Amino acid sequence: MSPRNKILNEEIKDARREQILSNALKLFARRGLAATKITDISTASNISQGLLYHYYKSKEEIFVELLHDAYDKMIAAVLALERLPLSPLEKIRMAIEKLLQGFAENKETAYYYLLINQASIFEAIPDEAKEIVKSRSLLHEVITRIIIAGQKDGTFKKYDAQDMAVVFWASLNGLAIYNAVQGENFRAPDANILIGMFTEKSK
Amino acid sequence: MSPRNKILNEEIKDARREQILSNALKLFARRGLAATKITDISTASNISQGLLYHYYKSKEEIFVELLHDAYDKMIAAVLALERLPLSPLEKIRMAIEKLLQGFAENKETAYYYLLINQASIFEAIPDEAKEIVKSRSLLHEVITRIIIAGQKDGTFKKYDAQDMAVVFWASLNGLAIYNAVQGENFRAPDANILIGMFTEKSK
DNA sequence: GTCTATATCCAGATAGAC
DNA sequence: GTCTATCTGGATATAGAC
Repeated sequence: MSPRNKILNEEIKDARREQILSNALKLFARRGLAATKITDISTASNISQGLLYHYYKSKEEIFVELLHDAYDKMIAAVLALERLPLSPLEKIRMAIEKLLQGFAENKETAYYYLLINQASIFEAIPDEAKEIVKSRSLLHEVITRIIIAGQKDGTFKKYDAQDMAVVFWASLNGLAIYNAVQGENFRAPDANILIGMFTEKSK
Repeated sequence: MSPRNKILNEEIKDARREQILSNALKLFARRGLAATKITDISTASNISQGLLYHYYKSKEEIFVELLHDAYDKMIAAVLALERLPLSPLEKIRMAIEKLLQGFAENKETAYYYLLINQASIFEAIPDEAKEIVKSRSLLHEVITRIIIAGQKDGTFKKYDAQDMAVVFWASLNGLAIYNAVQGENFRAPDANILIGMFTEKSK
């Protein structure tokens, strides 16, 4: 094969994988790993199911790759947030607003949340997925640090910072699910409601 | 068959159904409907899988019955709460505390939440289940009423009451999931954190 | 009412042709 | 790289014996 064609093939391959991943993400999110058939993914991607095995050796492998992506993106986003030259309160506000906005604008963010939820809740997922889920604690840690900073500078309430981080993530998680359920009807609630958990005065 | 034996058989039958339901609830919650095999349920219930078909004609039927139970209990609880001779703030506080406490003490409450979540999120569930989920709006309505009352008496913040109800349910839902994931390690966060969303002063 | 054995079906995975 | 055809396994559901 000519080098020219080789490069072309690589591009096709990458494009296909992208295509498969994107379709699988939506299917996994809305049907669950177990209920999503390999033919569902291939059909949605307009390829035969035989071909799918050329790119991934099982649907579990696809699931794990997507889960990796999900965590990579979330952790990167949260770490970037932490480094911004903003006050703790502004960081929290930005996290909430960006996320709610993301839910409303593109479904992908919410789908990733649903994926992570499945991986967290369900026992019947690949061991590798279970491992990834454990890195969840990193997300908690970053938010906890921001909260502690906000308590130090006097803007945040003085409840246990770990507890506050737990409630923070649980709430956003719950909203991601609510968004997924509502679909097109989703309207992001006022971010100030959530911020009220952190600060004494809401304005 | 003697009337005596007939009654006895009825009791056995009821006991069996209870047994099956209780085991299925846990399995559905932790594995999902699709990933739960009919033999998982029969094995957990110490009966042959053939016998299970004597009581239910499919696992979907079991799922739907459990979902019915879940909503019946939640709606009953919320309506009872609304009727209590308490201030809106006290009602909200009680709802949060009772629920967090329930999560920590018996798993059943949290399992029901997980079941409802599945039914809400996943497309691949029985039509009958989809119907039941629509009654979810009733839960929102009751809480919205309580919130409006709290705004009228001046104790609650004046954000859109619907939004506040959405965030309220989403947060509790997120905490239910968090509880399920944590299992034995779950420690209920301070209820005042959540209450801070509603009131200006936290004490 | 309860079990074991069996039939049916469908999803996952492979093989081989183009 | 892509498809169609096929094999295999496992889960659902039924039948029949006790």
